[in-house]
Amino acid sequence: MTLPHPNTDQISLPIVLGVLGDPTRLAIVRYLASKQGVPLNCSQFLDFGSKTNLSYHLAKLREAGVTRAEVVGTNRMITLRRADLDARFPGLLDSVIAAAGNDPAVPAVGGHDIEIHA
Amino acid sequence: MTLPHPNTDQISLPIVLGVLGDPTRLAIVRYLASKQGVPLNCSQFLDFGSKTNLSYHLAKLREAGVTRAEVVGTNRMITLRRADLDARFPGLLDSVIAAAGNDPAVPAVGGHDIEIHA
DNA sequence: TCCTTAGTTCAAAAGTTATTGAACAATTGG
DNA sequence: CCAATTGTTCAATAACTTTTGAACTAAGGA
Repeated sequence: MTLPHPNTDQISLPIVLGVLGDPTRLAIVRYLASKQGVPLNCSQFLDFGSKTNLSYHLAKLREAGVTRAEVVGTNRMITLRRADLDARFPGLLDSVIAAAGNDPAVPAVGGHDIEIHA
Repeated sequence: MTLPHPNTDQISLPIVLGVLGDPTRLAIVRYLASKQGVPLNCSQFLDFGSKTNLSYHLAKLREAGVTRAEVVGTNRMITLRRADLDARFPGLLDSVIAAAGNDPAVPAVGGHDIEIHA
């Protein structure tokens, strides 16, 4: 079971920007970035919305090429596609993440320590 | 007659990203950037849409704080708020503009030389 | 004053996005 | 096998966005 992801060269700027133009998704990206590449499962984003709603937003991020989701047991382990985004749009992700830290419109949440159920 | 613009500190990241997440508006920003700060009036964007439609998109850009519109006679002279955006979100605009140049999803158009009717 | 040019506003239509709860599938552990 | 956990899918709804043409305002020039 693998989920569909765009190739690096299929990642589109307007789509990425549109997807990041939502406070919930920006908060998810900010949170992923704060975890330095450690994969997170969906439940760790529950502060940002309901389970159904997160499923929707995480799918948008994945389909845009912003995140990668790997299936591990019943979990989807989610990471930022940092290297791919940097290759495609150099500097963009870094400046967005830095900007998100400066903007009260982007929700921030402290880290949870949740056990993964693999 | 002056038009409403947000102050620099009122510019919101999700709103800016959302507004830039549209191919027409991204093309407008790209075109403004290519003109190196020279103010353009609305008619110079007619390749990107109809007059009414441009009025809509240019208002979105202005309200988000991405552009500034100054009334000169019957014209609205439009510039990118480069310095303000750089102060608020360092590096963001530059990486977006650079990325737009690399992405076929963002329409590009060669320059017109239109007389301004002031 | 009258005409032209520049751009806005309005209302309608069409399309898209976000959010919800209920039902579902898949995996793991007992 | 059974129950719990993780996450998706579906349908409904509400809200927002984009696009259009017609009507409009405001300024400038003849």
